[in-house]
Amino acid sequence: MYQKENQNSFTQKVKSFAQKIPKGKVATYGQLAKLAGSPGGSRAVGMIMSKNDSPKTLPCHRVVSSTGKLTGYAFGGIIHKKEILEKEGVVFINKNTIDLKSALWHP
DNA sequence: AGATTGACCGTGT
DNA sequence: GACACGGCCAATC
Repeated sequence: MYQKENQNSFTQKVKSFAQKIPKGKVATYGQLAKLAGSPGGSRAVGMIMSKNDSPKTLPCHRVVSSTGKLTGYAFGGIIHKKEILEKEGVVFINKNTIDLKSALWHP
């Protein structure tokens, strides 16, 4: 029995989870890394986002740092990212910081 | 194959 | 609360 897991690749898993993030919610890099199987692979997650294929297949705009601070966005920059999140219904406590207290995704 | 990078995280001061 | 340092992981040069 070839029990080859479908998404064995760390990258594949991260992408899948990123798509599972509901609208109006956000997840942290560390959170995705942990779900993907690497609790400390937060940096690797960030690299995947930077090399992402398309914003439609990978809602990387719903991924923020553990402090809720918005970090890079390969499709228009932080400015655009903030616009999208705000449109999704995410609450911002600062210019580039979101309220994880209410916007953090609960897997 | 080895070294460096990168959209990070946690802890200490 | 802000700044500095080290550690971890995967992709890329």
